[in-house]
This record gives sequence, structure tokens and C-alpha cells, in this order.
Amino acid sequence: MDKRTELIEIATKLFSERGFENTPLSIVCETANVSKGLIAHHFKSKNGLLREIFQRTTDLIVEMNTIDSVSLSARERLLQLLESFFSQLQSDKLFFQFNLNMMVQPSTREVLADLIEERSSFILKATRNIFDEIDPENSLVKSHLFIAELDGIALSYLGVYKEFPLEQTKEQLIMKYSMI
Amino acid sequence: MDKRTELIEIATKLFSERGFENTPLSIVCETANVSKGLIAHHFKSKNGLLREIFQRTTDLIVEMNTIDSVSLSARERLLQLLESFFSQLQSDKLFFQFNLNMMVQPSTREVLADLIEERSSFILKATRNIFDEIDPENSLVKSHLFIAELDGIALSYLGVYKEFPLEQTKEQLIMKYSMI
DNA sequence: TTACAAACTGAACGTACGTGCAGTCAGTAA
DNA sequence: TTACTGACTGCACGTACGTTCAGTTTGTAA
Repeated sequence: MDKRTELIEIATKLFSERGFENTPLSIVCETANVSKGLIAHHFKSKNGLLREIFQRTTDLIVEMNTIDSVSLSARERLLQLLESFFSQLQSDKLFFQFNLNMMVQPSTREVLADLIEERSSFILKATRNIFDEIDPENSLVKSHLFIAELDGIALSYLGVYKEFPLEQTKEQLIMKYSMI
Repeated sequence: MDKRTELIEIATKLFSERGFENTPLSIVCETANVSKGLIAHHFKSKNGLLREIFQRTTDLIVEMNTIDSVSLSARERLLQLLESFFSQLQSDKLFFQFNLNMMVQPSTREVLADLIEERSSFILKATRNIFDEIDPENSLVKSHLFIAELDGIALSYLGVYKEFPLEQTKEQLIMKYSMI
């Protein structure tokens, strides 16, 4: 594999597991069997590497939210969104760990400010598209609440509550949003 | 004021604003006008300082959740909990910033593992007490969902969405949980 | 084969940071 | 006054880490 993309994959994993600040480049290099110089060459700096990784995860999110927006009712799209959220949450904890990390930590938030802004406004717009069809009057609040709900679930499931009942929560939510 | 508690207050603020890893002791000392040695003397280490701060915020949470649990119906307690959550969220952003930070960042999570466990199990138990009275069958799932909802709102309001409609969200939630 | 660019190495530099420690100073009990 | 304790200082040590850069290798087009 391309050393460049290999570096990105390895750094993504390490940054997710250990946090950005707590992952020295030396460990990234060790794991990838490259020299520090190569990272400078490809990404200019540690921050540069981070920004590229974050951008890639944004691309992934955008992709997930745009493939299927055709010819489905709002409720169907909502349920599909829930499905993909929960399956992603189960299959790729690190993905959420990474994103939560970046959003919450002040130092990374600064580095990524513009990219975070871009991503979150996209997510809000996509969600609002759905709720506009369901309850145009309150679509803004309901979108925010929906997003917050999912983020909160990820937060609880990821680290705080080891015994978080993911399956039952999913059922609850699907029930709730089926009757909307 | 006591230098010790002054140090705790200053460090709390700085850790909240800048994150733990990104706040060298030198800055804490500069702000408090003390030497590094004093921190070692009182708290043994930077981690020691962090643990004491975290413990104090836990005490605060416990206090908030226990004063009023007498002679009110479950629904009333739930609404009261919502009230105090939202008023706290508006008046003390840093409090939530700090706690989210500690929960999400892998390195601090490790340092605080036992304290986090202790705190979160307390919160779950307190919340479950309420939902046991409302819907014993699903009290576990509903408690988790409730907690996640609030955490998610804090997360959105705090940093990701500058224009988060806090007032309307509060109204929505109060409405929803009044009809429970 | 030559020439040039991109990939990549390795070592060195500078510095930022947590910890340890010897020592000063203030308060207090005998 | 003496002796003891805890608050507190200031410096220095060690080291971990990001960046830089001169130089080497690899790939590729002419």
C-alpha cells in the first residue's frame, strides 16, 4: 500500500485510541516503519496530518448521507439514518471516538475550527431536510434534538457506560420515530 | 483566600478552557502567582490536582441530585432535574466543557477511571430511581436515553453548534416529559 | 544514460514541560 | 528561645517531542 495512505490509517487509529495530544509522532512512525521526516514531507506537520484525517472522515459522513436521499419519504429516510448510525456505531467505535475527541478537546477544535464548522453545518442541513417534510414549524429544534440524541448515545456507549443497552435503545428510537 | 483552593479554582478554569494536556503547570502557577513546588506540595503531581478537581465536580453533581428527592412525584423530580440541568448549562458552560473533556479524552479517562465509574453509576442510579416509578419495565433503557439526551445537548450547545436553540429545546423536552 | 522530481532517511536542534529537591520563611507549642 | 512543622520558593535535571534539513534512494520521462 501507498505509504501515505498507510500513514493516514495508522495515525487515525492511534489518534482515536490515545487522543491526538497523547500520541507523539514517534509512535506513529514506529508503527508505520517510517521516519519522522516522511510525515513532514507528506503532511507538512502533525497538525497537517490531523486536518487531512479529519477531512477524510467528513467526506465519509457526507457520502453516507447523500447516497440514498432519492425517492424516499422523510420517515423512511429518518429510519434509514438511524439504521446506518447504529450499525456504524457497533462496527467502528474508533470512528466515533475520534470525532468526539476532536470536537471536545479545545486544542484540536482550534486547529480544525473551519473543518468542524463545515461538517456540522452540512449535518444540520441534511437532517433539517428531513424534518422540514415532517414538521416544518419546528424543524430546526427537532433537527438539533435528533442530532444531540445520537451524539449523546455515542458518548454514553463509547466510554461512560460499559453496559449501555445499545440494542434496546435502538428499538426505542426506531419506535419513537416510526410514529412521528 | 487559601492558596490551595485558589489553585483548584484557577486550574479548573484553565483545564476547562484549554484542556488538561494543553495546560502546562507553568501557566497555572503564573496565573495563581505561586511556584511549581507548591503544586507538588499540595497535590503531589499534575494528575493529583486533576483528580481532586474532578472529585469536587462529582461532589457538586451528587449534591445537586440529592437535595430535593423527598416527597415529590417522579414526574415532578424529572422536570426539576431538567430545570437545574438547563440553568446550569447556561450559567456555567465551563463546568460541562470540563466534564466532557475528561470523559472523552483517553489519557484523562485513564487517570480518572475509578472516579468516572463512581460518578456515572451514581447518575444512572439516581435517574433510574425516577423512571422506576414511571415505567419499571423499561426504566434502564429510558434512563440511559435520558442521560444521553442531556449529554448530547450539552455537547451540541457547547461547541459544535454556535446557534443551538437552547430555549426551544428546553421547552420541547419539558413538554415531552410532562406527558410521560 | 542522463536528468530531475518525489519519496524517504537519520540525526540534530531547540524547547517545553513535569518532577525532585535543597533551602527559606512563618507560625506555634514547649 | 528552641524546636518542630507545614507552606512555599526557585532552580536544575531529565527527557520527550515537533521540526528542520542535508543527504540518499527510487521512479520516470527524455
